[in-house]
Formats: sequence, structure tokens, C-alpha cells
Amino acid sequence: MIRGQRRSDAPGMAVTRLMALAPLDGAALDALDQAMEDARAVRVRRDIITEGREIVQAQLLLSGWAARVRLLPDGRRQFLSFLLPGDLIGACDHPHALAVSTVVAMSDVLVCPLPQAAAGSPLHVAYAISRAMDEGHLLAQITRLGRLNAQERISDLLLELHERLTLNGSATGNGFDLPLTQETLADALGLTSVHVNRMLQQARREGDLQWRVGHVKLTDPAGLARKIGHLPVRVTAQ
Amino acid sequence: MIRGQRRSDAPGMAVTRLMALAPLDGAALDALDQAMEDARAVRVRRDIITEGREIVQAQLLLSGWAARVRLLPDGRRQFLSFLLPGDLIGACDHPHALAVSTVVAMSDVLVCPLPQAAAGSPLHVAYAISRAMDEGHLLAQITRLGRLNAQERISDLLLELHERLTLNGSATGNGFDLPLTQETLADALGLTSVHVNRMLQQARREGDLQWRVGHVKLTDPAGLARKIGHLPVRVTAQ
DNA sequence: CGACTTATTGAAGACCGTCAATTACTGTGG
DNA sequence: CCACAGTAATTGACGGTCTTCAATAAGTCG
Repeated sequence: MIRGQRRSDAPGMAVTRLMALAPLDGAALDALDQAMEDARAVRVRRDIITEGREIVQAQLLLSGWAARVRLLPDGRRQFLSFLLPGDLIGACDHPHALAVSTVVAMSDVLVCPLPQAAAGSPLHVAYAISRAMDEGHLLAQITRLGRLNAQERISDLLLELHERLTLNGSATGNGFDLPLTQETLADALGLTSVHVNRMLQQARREGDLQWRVGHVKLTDPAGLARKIGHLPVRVTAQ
Repeated sequence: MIRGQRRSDAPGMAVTRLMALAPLDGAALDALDQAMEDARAVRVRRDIITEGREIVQAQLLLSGWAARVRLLPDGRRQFLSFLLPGDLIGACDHPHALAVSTVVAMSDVLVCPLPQAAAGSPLHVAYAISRAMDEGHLLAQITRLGRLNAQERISDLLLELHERLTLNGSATGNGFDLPLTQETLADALGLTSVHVNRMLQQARREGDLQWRVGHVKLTDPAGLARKIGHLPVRVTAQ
């Protein structure tokens, strides 16, 4: 049991997400409950896993935001993807796996060991689907960076985050908490914070979104998605 | 057995790569031999799998180049990654999996069904490592597009391709065949073909590489890698 | 309150895109 | 063997998006 932090209902979002991916049976829920007993708190800005180090234990993000990130020798930084409650961390199934990217906490987070799942079990299916969605998010990120302009990149990322947070029950209608600075957004979108700031102002002026520090509200997600040709990630038929 | 095309030694590169990832036993090699009996030829520019369609059978690329690609509604195109002999196509392990990207043949290619691998078998390990490397390549692509300039993007991608082709035995020292047009390169690097052309000329002038249609020779791969801070993808300890 | 981070604004310029034309190629058929 | 079409590579002029470099305002926390 973690100290100084009650096992609140927040981690429920992680289970909500996994349930949305594949219907979990009692055994799976028990395994998750069990794993949560060994939850571990990681402070904002601390590494959860480190690039190039051996992965000793796959983990499940229970609450808070994390991000996969790469640092270049000269100090440039690139966020590869964001991880939300219910996302897997370091889940690969070969021996002596090295982390291919650092995972850093973007807020104070709670993680727990990822319960083992027998081949074919509901939990196993949920993991596979989760990994496939992760891959989908990476592909979306590549397309964003390669072929969208600044305005489109911002909208596209916010739409993705909104969809994902809706899936795990963290969004409130069209609004959601976004614990990211404009500089962080810039390092995710391949832009400078100055330009992100200008484009965000433009988006606000045009009525596409409302922005308070730590909170975003999209005026019309569906309309915005149509406007920029955004498609949600889908990895299974029904 | 495929018709009109002898089962040449070319597919051997695919086995070479898988062997390099994990030492395969006789059973694995037999399974691969068996699968190659059902090899299928796909013409350049044809889809091997199509985004959004259900994946009926994972495949192994035996010879030729393929690429994962996304097309935007307005005609913009983004290549997500390139696939070389020995790479897996559509290998995901959840039911009713949908392809998250189209895979298109960049040259005439040979593919075969991916042999089943029992959990824990050498083949299974090779697949897992291959998938992890694929992910590494996607992360590298994100970093390229997000934080490298045009010159660095070109060098970084060529270095990656050189490393991968060396792994499966397709490179000849510092040179390798590159069946890509400058426009294709542009759509992979988030640039225009005009700018790729100019940057390639600059790289040639500065002595970094030689470029003939369909063939590249890097003057000093290790030096170039140091110069732009390129790191090869590594996913296992030793 | 004071130190720190984050957001905002302005001016200047670099990098890369767009448009359009020209020059190689490559393969095909007469 | 050459004419031809189609694709790919190359070049030039110009413009826009985004960056860089400051500086200032606003917010946060002990």
C-alpha cells in the first residue's frame, strides 16, 4: 500500500479504459486490484523508465499524465506521445528488453506493476489492443509532424487527447484538464513555444477553443475534426 | 510455389535478418521454408495491406522494399516507415485487428504468410524483437520530423536505412540500393521534393555522400552519425 | 514579498514551400 | 536507331511559416 496517498478512486480511470478495450472478467479485475496494492507514486518531472535501461517490470499508469520523450545531445527535446491513465508502460515481451524511450511523469502520477495475463485471457486481449492503439498514436504523431501545419497540429493533438480522455472517463463533455505548458506542447508538436502561443491565441479568437492554464474546452470537437480531417484511432472491428 | 519467378536466394535476406535478431533453431527455419512456398509477388505501387481493413494474415517481407503510408483527404502523403526484407507486416495479436496503416510496395516485392510461432520459441522471440525495433523506428521518425532540420533528416534516415540493410546483408560496405525517388523521400521526411533535391546536392558538395539514381554511398557513416548525433536503434541487452 | 516558472508581445530573419520552367532520364514503339 | 512520352531531377525567383532573440507581463509557491 502506498503511503501518504489514499488509494482513491482516481485509478478507476485506468480500469475504465481497459474495460473499454476488452470486457474484463472477474479474474482480470482481481488481478488489477491486486496489482494496485503495489502502486507507486512518481513525482512530476521524474523518470518512470529510462531509455536504454533494461525494463525490469511492465507497468500500468493509474493516474496522472506521463510522456515518452527523447532528448538530443544538443538539448533539443521531442515528446513522442502522451500516456494517460490506463496506458501501459514498457510492455514488451522479449527477454532483456531495453526501453526504447524514456517515460517521464508530466504530473504526479501513480503506477503499478502490470499484472501477468495468460495467453488468450481478456486481460491479454486488452493489452494487445492497448499496444495497437499506442502504435496508432505514434503513427498519428508522425503524420502530424510531417504533413500538418502548426494550427492543424495543435487541433489534431487536442482532439486525440480529448478522445482518449473521454474513453477513460476523464473528460467533462468537451472540456478536459491538460497538465501541459505551452513549451511542452511545442516540444510535442515540433514547434517553438512562441509559435504555439500565437497559434493558440488565433484558435481562441476564431472560437475553436477556450484555454485556461491547465484546462481546455473544445467548442465543437466533431466540427473541428471535420475541418482538419482528423480521424480517431481505431484498431478493432467493433 | 510462385509462378514466373524462381524462388531465388533474394529472400535469404529475410532469414538473415531474423537470425540476427534471435538465433533460430531448425524448426523455425523449416517453418520459414514452408511459408516461403506460399510466397506472393506484389507489384510496385500496389497495396500489401490497406488501412482500416481487417488483417487476415500477418506477413513477412521476403524481398524488395515496402512502406507504411498515410494519405490525407486533401492529397498530402506521409510515409511512416520503410519496410525491408525480414520485416513483419501486419503482425498484431488481437482478434479482428484492423490495419492502422496502409502498406504499399515501393518496388516489386515478395511476401509470404508469417509462420505461427509458439510462445517462447526462438521465432516468437525474433518476432517480438522485430516489433520492438519497428517501434524504435517510429520513434526515430518522430524525432526526425519534430526536431531535425532538412539536412539532418536526410542524413539520419539514410543512416538508419544503411544500418538496417547491413543487418540483413543487403548493403555493400557503405553503399546500398535505394529504390526511392526524391519525391518519396520528401514525403517520408515532411519536406518537398524541391528542398530534398537542394539538400542532397549540398550533401554531395560537402562530400557526405554519393548519389546515383537508385543507389547511395555514404562517405563515412560513423562520422556522419557523430556529426548529427544519430544513434542506432537498440532493443535488447547484447 | 521575492524567486521562479509560464505566458505574451515585437521585430527581424532563416528555412523551407510554392510555382513554373527546363533538363535529364527510362522505357516503348515505329 | 531514333522519336516519343512519361517520369524524375534540377534550377530560379519569390513568399510564407515558423524561429530566434529579446523584453515584459502574469501567474505560482514557499
